Amino acid sequence: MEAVTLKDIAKALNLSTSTVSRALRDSYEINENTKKLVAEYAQKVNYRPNPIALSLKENKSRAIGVIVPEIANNFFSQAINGIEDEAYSRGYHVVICQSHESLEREKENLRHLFERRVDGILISLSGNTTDIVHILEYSESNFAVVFFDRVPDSDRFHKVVADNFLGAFAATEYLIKQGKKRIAHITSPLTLSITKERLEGYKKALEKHGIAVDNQLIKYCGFDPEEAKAAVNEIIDYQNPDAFFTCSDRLALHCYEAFQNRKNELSNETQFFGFTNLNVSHLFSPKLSTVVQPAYEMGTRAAKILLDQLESKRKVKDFEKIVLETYLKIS
Amino acid sequence: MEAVTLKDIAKALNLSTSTVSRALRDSYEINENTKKLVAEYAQKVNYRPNPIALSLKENKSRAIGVIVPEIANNFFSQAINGIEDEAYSRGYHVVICQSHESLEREKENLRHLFERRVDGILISLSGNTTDIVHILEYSESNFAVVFFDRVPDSDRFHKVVADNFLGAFAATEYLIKQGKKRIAHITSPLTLSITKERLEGYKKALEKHGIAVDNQLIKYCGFDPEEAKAAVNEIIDYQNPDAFFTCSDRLALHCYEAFQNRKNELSNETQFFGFTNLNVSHLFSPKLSTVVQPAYEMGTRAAKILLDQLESKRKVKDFEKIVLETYLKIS
DNA sequence: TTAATTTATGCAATCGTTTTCAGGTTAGGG
DNA sequence: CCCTAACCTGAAAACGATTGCATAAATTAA
Repeated sequence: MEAVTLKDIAKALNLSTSTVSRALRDSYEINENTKKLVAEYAQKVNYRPNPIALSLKENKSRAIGVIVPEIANNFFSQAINGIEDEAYSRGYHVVICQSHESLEREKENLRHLFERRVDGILISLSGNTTDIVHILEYSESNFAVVFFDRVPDSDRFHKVVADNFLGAFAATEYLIKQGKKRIAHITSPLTLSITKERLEGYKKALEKHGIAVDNQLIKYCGFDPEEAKAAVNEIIDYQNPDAFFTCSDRLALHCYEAFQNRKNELSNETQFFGFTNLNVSHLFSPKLSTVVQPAYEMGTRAAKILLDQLESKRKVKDFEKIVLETYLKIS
Repeated sequence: MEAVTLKDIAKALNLSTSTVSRALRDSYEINENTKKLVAEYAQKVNYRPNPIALSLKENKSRAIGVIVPEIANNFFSQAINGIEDEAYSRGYHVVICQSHESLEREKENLRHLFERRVDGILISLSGNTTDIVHILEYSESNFAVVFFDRVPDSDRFHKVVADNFLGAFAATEYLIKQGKKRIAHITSPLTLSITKERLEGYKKALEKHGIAVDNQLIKYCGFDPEEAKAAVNEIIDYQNPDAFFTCSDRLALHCYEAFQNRKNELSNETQFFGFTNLNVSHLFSPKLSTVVQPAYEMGTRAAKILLDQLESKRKVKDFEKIVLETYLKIS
């Protein structure tokens, strides 16, 4: 099972490496008999071109990088499944990095991937990333970047996102139609694109149904579990809401800890809605309905755009923004 | 931000590439002044050696492969975190593949990683893998393999596992001490190492406390959700147990679907135990206690063994089996 | 003075592949 | 019999880095 090289084949067949190389790539310059001979022998010894040598020659690695805040999160792991399926089917490697919601880690990941010469990256920004100068810096080389889910304002990049506005709007409207009037909204820091869009959906639904937006019912939480618990406690103390709408996998979980602590103060009628891809939300108590994002598809679409760009020769000038629909999963 | 090569530096400084190379590696042959000059210039232009060129030269990629059944599973994603931390800190890349519990996919992943010239792999076997000839084949090259969690019988490999026997024993004993007498055990196919060990722990605990093992209360389920549901239904029909002990993240979830369907036939006293790293088990209804494996540590330990082996020159002859302790998380 | 040694540097091969350029053979047309 | 075209094939350079060997200059020893 030692690796066979072109040179080995050439020696065995008494040809030059160039002839063997051409024969295998089915060049018109090579005699049919020679081609057949080479092809058969290569097959027999199970020849595989050395991808590292190819990378060196072509100055491409046929690997792409992915930077996400966390793997241990259903949304991101599903998105990664999509990315991998698309990439592998096109002969690319995928290198996954986690920023753990830290800008510093995000920068390190970026540097690491760049030095490793990945051909491009897919990234969903960390919760502490407020600008993207560290990314612009790299994208000036011929290093393709596609954003998904958590995207920057800049219109100099391709982006793939869920329809956060409509998802939040639909969830809020559902709660209103269930007769809820005091709907709390617990969400991520406003630096994230998804936060703003979901907040907008929440507000618009309230407005549409003539319910005043109460800023006391809206809380922005960072990534410390205690923040989420404090937010829940403050809201319950302020005015016991009849519904909670939490805006990420993570927040839903942290808030649930708090709900359990103050269980007896919550009415049985209180409803819970999340913006998550948790595949176990229907097993929770109290029940958790969710806005589900097409995570897998988001992954395949983002990967497809990146790979298409890598494989096209000309520089892209107009950048796409793809918006995918969400759906409600009522528990 | 274009990549600088040794040649660029050599040209700029009017030296040969060999001198530059040696200067950067602080060779004793090079004049101190020259070294300083080169080091400063390299720093200035932010020179980074091309890892692909190095790989080609050294016939190593400084990348390792990981094959797991699923990423979207808390146990595996935590293990991957451990693997990545260890690998990145030592300058290695990690390429993650999923077998999706299919032997075919596992073989494909293996071939893919091998062709991509990863230096070694970490693998947790798919649920449909009954022998490891496909792995032996590769390990004959100088291609290091370390197993974790789901390991084969062979003693020709390094392995890192949880103490499945003791974990299952402790969980079963806990249930018995809670007064449970009819404890159902729903588990994976017997082909998996973890299945046998956990089953053994379950049986030994029953024996110790003088409870007869009832084979009707033991079910082996493949990876189709319907199998798990059928198993639950059969057990309830046969004899309503006072406790269920399910043996994986996946099975716990599938079984819960069935529990919810037959909720009113189950007593409030029925207890549920899983062998899982679900980080949300305490939010479930009915409550789910779990045997938790040190997934992160399993990842770091396995990666450490693999990398140590890769970096040591001599062939390893005696293979380690590391067994890590589990703990109970009671909900 | 000459030979030997040290010091500092460069040349060239190597890893595996592709590709440009050039060379050689054969056949056919004049 | 010569010229050209068509058809095959091989040598060599290139990608970026490392390293054994050669070489030049400078220093020391005899």
